Amino acid sequence: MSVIVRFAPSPTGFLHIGGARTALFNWLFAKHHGGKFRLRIEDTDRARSTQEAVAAIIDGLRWLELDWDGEIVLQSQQIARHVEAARRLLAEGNAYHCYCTPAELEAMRAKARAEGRSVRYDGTWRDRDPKDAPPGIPPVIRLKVPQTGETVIEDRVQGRVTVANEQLDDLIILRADATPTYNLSVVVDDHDMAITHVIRGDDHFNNAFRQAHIYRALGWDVPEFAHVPLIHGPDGAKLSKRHGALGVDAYRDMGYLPEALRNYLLRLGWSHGDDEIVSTAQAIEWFDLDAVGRSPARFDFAKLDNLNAHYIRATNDAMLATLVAPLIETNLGHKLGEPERARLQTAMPGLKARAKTLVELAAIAHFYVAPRPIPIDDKAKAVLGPAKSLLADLANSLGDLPWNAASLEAATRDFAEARGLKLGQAAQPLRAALTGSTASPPIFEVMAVLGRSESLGRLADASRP
RNA sequence: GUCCCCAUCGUCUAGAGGCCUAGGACACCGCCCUUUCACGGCGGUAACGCGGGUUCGAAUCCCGCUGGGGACGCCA
Repeated sequence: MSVIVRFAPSPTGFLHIGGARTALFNWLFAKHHGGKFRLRIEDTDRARSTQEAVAAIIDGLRWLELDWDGEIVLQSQQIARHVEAARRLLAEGNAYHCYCTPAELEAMRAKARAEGRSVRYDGTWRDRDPKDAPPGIPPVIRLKVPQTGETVIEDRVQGRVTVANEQLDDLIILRADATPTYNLSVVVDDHDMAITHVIRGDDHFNNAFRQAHIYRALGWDVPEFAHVPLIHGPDGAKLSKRHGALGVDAYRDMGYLPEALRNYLLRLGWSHGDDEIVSTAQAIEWFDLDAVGRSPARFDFAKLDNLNAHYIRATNDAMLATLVAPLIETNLGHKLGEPERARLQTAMPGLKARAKTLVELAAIAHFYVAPRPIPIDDKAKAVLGPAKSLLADLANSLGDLPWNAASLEAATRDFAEARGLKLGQAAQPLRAALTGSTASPPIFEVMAVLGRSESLGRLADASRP
């Protein structure tokens, strides 16, 4: 039997980080087993589903490079199938009409809660004669769930979990307006799509028991379940917008690379010995459900940063320049010319070890392509203040040199030595003048990248009294 | 409240009875490298929640407690 899995988000918001990990695990599982990874949009809640959210989810998956197989299934278009299943369940005696009103149900719940019992439907209409049906109330259809015995789920992540059937109630499968509910739709769609493994967030675990009964009532095989622990915020509470429950687009905007986010998400709840940096190819080779942990993990930006820095260093210079150029252009307020773009790429080797995100990379690369006179920060101004004449002299002695890092450094060392200065005492003013900062890539490398005329121009700007 | 799940350094985790005076990674702190800042290298601080069992032996198995999480919708 070949593996078919699916990612089934509801389009009520962006693709958040938890959903992204669920998608990643499904994708990896499919790739590992040579199976299919399908995408299904659970848009049956017409009031909350939006087209923008669908677009955001698709966008997020594309950015993460998690490609799906086949057409996207829109759950809303399968409703006829769901209703048909509900009718069949009703006809076969596995479901029944319930005429309780929402208000009555609410009272039922309140009472149960007050008495310390578990909150569930009491089966009022389960065996009641349909002739008792009150007039004018459109009924819902409820599934007849066994009231005794127990239900067992052999979960691929959580293990064997047993629940007493008396804890389960007769769930609604078709609403009073004749639309199907989530649990029914999921079962019918997963069956129709021949899904073999349902890999999803642990918040769905309770649904697995209900869904198992729907499968059985319909006479269908129950797929394998794998409920992945949720991701928590740094404080251990459920991930909220305040923490990291941002859309993946927000991570892109913060300057994270998709491969870094994938690697981070992969290690959140899954491990392969001591391996930390795991390429996608290795992940496909190694990933399986039995190595997924059972406890929730906290989201940690520091580790994501570290991974992102690693992947930035591993990305080639041309690609980095391409990724960073638009960010710099935004900061600058104008497009970069061809010489600036080329300079940016040439500068990359010295830049990429110094940034954790693309946003940081853009910030530290800014001086390379900023038009003269470049902005000078306060610390750099403090360095330049007393060094203007020194800089002018230094610029003079460098002017006719072959313009490469080695000769510039040698000449600057000679210059410093002749004046009884340490190299740093000459190099820091140079840095301040050329980069506008007190921290930068090696200054002679900077000069080489900048070129003779740009460098001398900046030195002239800075040494002007 | 009821049901279900979880529990190793601050965080992510390795660990599937002796290999554990508990390993790795991030973060943090030193030192080295060095013209600055990074990168890199070396070293350090830091954990088996508590209490009972089982066993010659428990981080690993069992029970209880505590703590955390999830679910209890005519939402998905």
